[in-house]
Amino acid sequence: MRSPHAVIEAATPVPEGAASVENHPTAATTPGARTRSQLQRRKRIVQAAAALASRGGVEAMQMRTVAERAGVALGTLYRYFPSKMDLVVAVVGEEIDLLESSIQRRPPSAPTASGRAVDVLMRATRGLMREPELADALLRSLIMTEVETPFGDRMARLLLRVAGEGLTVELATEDQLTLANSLASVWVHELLEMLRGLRTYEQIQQRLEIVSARLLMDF
Amino acid sequence: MRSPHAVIEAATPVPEGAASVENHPTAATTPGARTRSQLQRRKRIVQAAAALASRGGVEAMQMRTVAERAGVALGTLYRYFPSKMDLVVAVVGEEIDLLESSIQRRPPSAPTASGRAVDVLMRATRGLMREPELADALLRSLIMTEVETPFGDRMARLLLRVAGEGLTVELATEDQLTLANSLASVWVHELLEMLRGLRTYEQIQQRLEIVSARLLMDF
DNA sequence: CCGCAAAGTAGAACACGCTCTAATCTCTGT
DNA sequence: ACAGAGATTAGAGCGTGTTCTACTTTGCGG
Repeated sequence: MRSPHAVIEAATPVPEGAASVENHPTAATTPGARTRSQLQRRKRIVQAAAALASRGGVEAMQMRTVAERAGVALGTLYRYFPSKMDLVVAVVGEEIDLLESSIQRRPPSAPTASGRAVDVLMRATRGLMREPELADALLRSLIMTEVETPFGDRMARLLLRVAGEGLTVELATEDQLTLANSLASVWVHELLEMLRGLRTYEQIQQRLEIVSARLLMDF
Repeated sequence: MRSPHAVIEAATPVPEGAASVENHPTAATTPGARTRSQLQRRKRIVQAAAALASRGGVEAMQMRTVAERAGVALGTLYRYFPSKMDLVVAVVGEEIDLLESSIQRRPPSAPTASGRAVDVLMRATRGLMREPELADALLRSLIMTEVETPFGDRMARLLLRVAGEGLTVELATEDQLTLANSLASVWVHELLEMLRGLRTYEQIQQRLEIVSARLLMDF
């Protein structure tokens, strides 16, 4: 039932490990752990990609350019990231890691669950908007992608975590997950609107407060 | 032209805005109405595009093919729609027209505002899913596009209209608009998940009910 | 009817994601 | 130490969105 083109698949000479974005020579979680040099190569690629994307957006992040800049051949780039989208997803992954560790360092302190959630979202917003080109590129690409992306889910879990302080996500009900997920998708939508120049920070915050207050009412 | 799908059809020659800088024959908010033959040409193009997209998705809707099928030169096609995205937006516009008139013919009858909203959204969902390829294509494209698209807004207004029955949209508060808008964006998100094979109708309905109940609580 | 600007046409050409090939380099196991 | 497997490379090549060029047709004011 899925769309005709399975992004990952055509080129997977690797005896694949579990799913996830990374079943290629990619990093961790893969049983067939790869060599150090491969990990470094991968990192160099992602960095080059991020650097290019951060000024000029996806357009500037051309596969040939990324390859050149990372000092690998085009073929190798495609070996690590079978499509541009996979590369984008990887870049986004790093961004989220960043956000998560920032949250951990300095957790939101608002008194209500809703308030804490908005806090986190606004922090993420500001983080992303530091590189609007990149943010735009990444968001759009993510939404577009057929690649399985844990994005929404990761965000929802993060929200749940800060909403019910200390609440381990495992204890969350199905409904709670749904609500957190929805809040995340509203946020993404607002981000996109912002990137289109249709929202200011204040507006986003205001709108998120309205929505969050209702969605996370009884957390 | 055999058109196996009446995807678009009764379409009123309503102007829909694909805001663009230039003054293409694109009937954007058509004040400077064009000649009949131009309108027809435009319509033929959109129809050809819709027909192609409805089986095979955007991929099948190649500009060369659309042009050929509409019986115009590629240059002409680009004259009417400066980018593929603009064409997609036009096709989506027709779809929404269709939905709106369907709502008018048979308005939702649930007792609560939230129920009526879910009703409308599920009806739209089923409508879209009749042509999953097309839906997928259109949704993704819409989210991607830089082209100003009245999509979310139109949907929000539609929701407001059915939520507060008879409530003229003009009377809606800012907050209400925000909430309706958010509901629409959650819906879009769910649609995308469905297209990825991660949701069934039942799940979507269920989730929308949960979210809608909160967002439209006091309508 | 004329002239001319706008609209349309056919098709070449370009850009960029992606694929493929053939050769070389780098591990790893014995 | 060496053979074989796999990784890497340079670069050509393809498909499709988009642009460009050179030409023809259309419609309209005088």
